[in-house]
Amino acid sequence: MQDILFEFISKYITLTQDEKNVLLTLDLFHSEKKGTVLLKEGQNSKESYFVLKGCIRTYYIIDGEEKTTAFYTELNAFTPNCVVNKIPSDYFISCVEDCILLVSNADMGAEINAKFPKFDIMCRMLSEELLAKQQIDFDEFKTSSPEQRYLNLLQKRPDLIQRVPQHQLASYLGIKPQSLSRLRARILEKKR
Amino acid sequence: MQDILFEFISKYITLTQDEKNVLLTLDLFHSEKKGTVLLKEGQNSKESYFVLKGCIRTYYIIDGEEKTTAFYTELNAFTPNCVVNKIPSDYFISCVEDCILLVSNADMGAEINAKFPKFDIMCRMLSEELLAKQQIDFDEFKTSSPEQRYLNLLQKRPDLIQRVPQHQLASYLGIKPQSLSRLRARILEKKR
DNA sequence: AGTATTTCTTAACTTAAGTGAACGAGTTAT
DNA sequence: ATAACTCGTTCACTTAAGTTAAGAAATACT
Repeated sequence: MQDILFEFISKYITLTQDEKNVLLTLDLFHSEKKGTVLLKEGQNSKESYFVLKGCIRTYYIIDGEEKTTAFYTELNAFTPNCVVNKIPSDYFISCVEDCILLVSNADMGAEINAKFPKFDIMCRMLSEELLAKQQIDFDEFKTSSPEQRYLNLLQKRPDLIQRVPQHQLASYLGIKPQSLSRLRARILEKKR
Repeated sequence: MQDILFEFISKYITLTQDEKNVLLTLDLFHSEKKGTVLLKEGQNSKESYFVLKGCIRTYYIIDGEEKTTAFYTELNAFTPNCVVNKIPSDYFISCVEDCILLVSNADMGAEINAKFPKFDIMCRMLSEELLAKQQIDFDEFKTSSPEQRYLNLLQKRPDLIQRVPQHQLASYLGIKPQSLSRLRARILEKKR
């Protein structure tokens, strides 16, 4: 697991063995069971997540209905909005599968960043990269129909369609579960 | 204009007079006419923008149709995807109105950041903030209908509805201009 | 001023998503 | 083992968005 983390980090910065050791003393690795809720609406969390194994999702509960807006899988990093802006969370985070997560606290993060400016640099690179990536995702979402979005997802993250329940996928695509069912049937019909 | 810039920066970092002077020697301020295209699809730009006055938009041309995905107005900062990832741009950027922009080159930016670590810190704060903000925008888009999106926009950026052509607003909301017209008529009908 | 062009709206029709309900398959709980 | 739940699918019906076309209103052009 540690190797996976260090390999990921090495894409951004080069760590000495000392620096790696410091990281490992921090006890960042957490195992979580499928269904575990990591963050609830209204909470003021300071935790950021990095998925080493498994899948977590963010979702709102609007009029009693779950609306899933994001999935984070292997090597995805995610800092909830409430951590950045120091406000209560609008959404929930839970584990879609059994997970191994790297969980870092904002206070601790600040400490590390102060000690190792390298980390600060990596964080900046990461958030710039994520911002650009998310802009593209948002653009694609805006410029395409639910059917196109589904086909696009099939291309880009085919694993999601296997490992995630349909009704969660549906709201991720901005539609109702019944519409996703119908849409899938329509696509199969066309292929024949 | 400079005051506006320095006031914005002061929300993140504190600049000395010397540092302000260095900034001013860089000739960052540009005036652009309405309709000017700042970036074309396929180009490899290195320019980031900060809107001091006016409004710029990003748009794709898909099957000969413009699809507007974002508007940047006063005090909005924007670094195109192609700058971050060093790839040709997928989209266009043009001025919706006459604009006064702060245009900074990536190479130049790197130089400044190296000389003044403060800037680096500000850039990181900005991109983290923007990432969090955009995540919320994306979530709202996914979890709401075109009509709700329009009403939401009316609340959050009422100026846009005045200053931007309807057909550009429509694709920004993920629908066709005709649907936006109809939707507006529907809302008026309900109010009566 | 007058013409051309773009922009916005309206309408009729088509297509797809939302809604409410029902059903079967699979899972969990007791 | 049975009951209770969840999940995915299907159906009939409603509602809203896409499409095509036409015309009015505003803007730009010369």
